[in-house]
Amino acid sequence: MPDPPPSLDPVQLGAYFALIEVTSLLRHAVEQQLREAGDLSYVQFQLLARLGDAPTGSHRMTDLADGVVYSRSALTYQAGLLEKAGLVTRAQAEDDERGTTVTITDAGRERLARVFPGHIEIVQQLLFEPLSGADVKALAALLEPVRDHMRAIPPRSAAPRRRRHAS
Amino acid sequence: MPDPPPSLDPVQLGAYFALIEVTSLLRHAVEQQLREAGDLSYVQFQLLARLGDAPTGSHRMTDLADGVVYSRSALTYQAGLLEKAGLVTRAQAEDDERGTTVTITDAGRERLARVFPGHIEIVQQLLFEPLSGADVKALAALLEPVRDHMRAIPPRSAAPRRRRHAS
DNA sequence: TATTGTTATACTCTATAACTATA
DNA sequence: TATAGTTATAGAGTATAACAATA
Repeated sequence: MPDPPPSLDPVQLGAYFALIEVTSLLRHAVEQQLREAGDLSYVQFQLLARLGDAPTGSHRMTDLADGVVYSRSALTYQAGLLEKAGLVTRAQAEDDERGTTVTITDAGRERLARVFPGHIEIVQQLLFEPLSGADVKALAALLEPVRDHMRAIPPRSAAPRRRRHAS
Repeated sequence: MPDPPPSLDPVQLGAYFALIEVTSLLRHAVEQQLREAGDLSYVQFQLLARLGDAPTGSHRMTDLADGVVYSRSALTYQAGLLEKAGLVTRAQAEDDERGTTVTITDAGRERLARVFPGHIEIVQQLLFEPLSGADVKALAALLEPVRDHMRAIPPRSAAPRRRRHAS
């Protein structure tokens, strides 16, 4: 067998294209709402939401970076913006002197609260309106395993031929 | 009823988050592959693919812009890059003196062909590997109506609190 | 030595508004 | 007037590599 089949069947193509377009349109609408309602980019919202979800309201930089897929420097940049806006604080981690702990502030939670209703409204209208309860369940059941698979398979270097540190 | 319910149930949240993360990871992997294999951004690939699909290999600028959601100027920028790289040509439309027709070149088709196998391989491995044939069918059946709904509902101005049809 | 995080830098991409030309 | 497309501009965001400090 010559490795993986070099094509997608029509059904796969349909699913793939629909997935791409649905997410693209949804993302676009959400970004607009977040910007208008709370002057937040999507990434900033994700960071705030992640902090807001945490029991302590805090995360290490590395944890945040892992969750958002970005480079460290991109996270530093965004954390800097959020800090300047008073939505988070940064402090040295207690257990590891190298680390930085990011914590959401009251203003951050407030901002999150201000933005959330509109966010949910859009997701509800755009994504879920045409789906029945059973549909939503089915969608989650389909996508959650895919997500787990994606998280597991490529540690972060889904590169076909990359190899680091050849020392 | 106070308009739309201000929350998502746990199943909806699961579906929403999985959708976002799956697409984000997939997109990231695909972008990397396109860049490495053919020095193309995702947008550029989309444009080329759209032109390659067209019977004539051509599209009007406006048609391309509509499909890629972007602003006109962003499209002009990308078309300029593709033209500079010799992957497309731009010429005045025949029927409408205002219009510009973009056409994919042989080099453009070649580039597309060079990039496609790796693209498909990634989608196959990341998205479809954990899904059965029936799953894929179900996924398409769920997402395609959502896509149609999204295309139809908000003409492009999903304003946060505007209520349309107040007539 | 490896890891955490920051900084400097360069680059890509996008949107807005002003502008030209045609319908 | 409205539409098609371009241009100028300005801003947001990202990645890379070099760096400092701690493990």
